[in-house]
Amino acid sequence: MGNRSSSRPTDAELEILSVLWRNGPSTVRDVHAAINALKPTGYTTVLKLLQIMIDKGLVRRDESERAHVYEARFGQEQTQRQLLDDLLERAFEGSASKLVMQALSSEKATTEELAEIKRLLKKAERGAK
Amino acid sequence: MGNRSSSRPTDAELEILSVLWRNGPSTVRDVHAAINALKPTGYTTVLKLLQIMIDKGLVRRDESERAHVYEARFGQEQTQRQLLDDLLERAFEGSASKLVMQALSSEKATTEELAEIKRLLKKAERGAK
DNA sequence: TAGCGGGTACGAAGATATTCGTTGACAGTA
DNA sequence: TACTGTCAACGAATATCTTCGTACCCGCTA
Repeated sequence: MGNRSSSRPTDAELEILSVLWRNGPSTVRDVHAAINALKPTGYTTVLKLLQIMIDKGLVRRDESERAHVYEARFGQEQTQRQLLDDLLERAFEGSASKLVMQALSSEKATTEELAEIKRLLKKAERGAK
Repeated sequence: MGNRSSSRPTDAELEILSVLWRNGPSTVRDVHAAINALKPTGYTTVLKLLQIMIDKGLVRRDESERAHVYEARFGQEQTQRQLLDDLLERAFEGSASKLVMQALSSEKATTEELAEIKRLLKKAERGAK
């Protein structure tokens, strides 16, 4: 029985997790269809990845049917937070404010998003006080 | 002459870049001392990494002295933004607000940081308007 | 029964990242 | 000159990630 280290998911693994989060529990066929639409990929490639992810504990599967059904083991938000904390540690010296600064100054933040963030910030302030 | 792809820096590379950002242009010996303090690492490991980073264009070096002096080619903020945009794309479906949300709700944001973020947010708002 | 469609498991090749030993160059000094 | 310390270059071993071919299994049907 496998039990590898619990580092962050790799790029390919994250793509698969995204599919599982978006579509819910899926067969290999389903996942492959979604992945393949973005980037031509062999069926067995996706299968192998999912098997490895079982080994790492990133996904669960239901084997009661012939076509196994895979499901993400950790929620999207939990994983996002893990990746964020990891990046924070590796590249931002643990400073969340520096990270947020960069995120805000990147072109990616729209005006609507800024408004949403403002709202969240007030909420966070009340919590942290 | 080397010229590899321009993907994001690897973990080991990022550690070295951090040292270069923190301490400025450094010899291999300097970088090794800093890295080794955190994690026992051979001198030639660091040297090899730096040579690879030259090849990838991540660092420059001055060879005029016997002990070459290495320097990060891109600034810390620029690299942080690149990593952030990359993570945004890979794990947050490009939504900066979701990312910031997670960053704020993580335990990593201290009260002081929240205040700083608030300040920045106002600044960003004025800019985005 | 033979063949087909659709499924899993497994091994292995190729790419990339990480680590370090060994070699050889050079400068200073005994 | 011979030895020592410091340095860069290189090759190679190892680990991990990614990709896929091949083998095999099971149920259906001609």
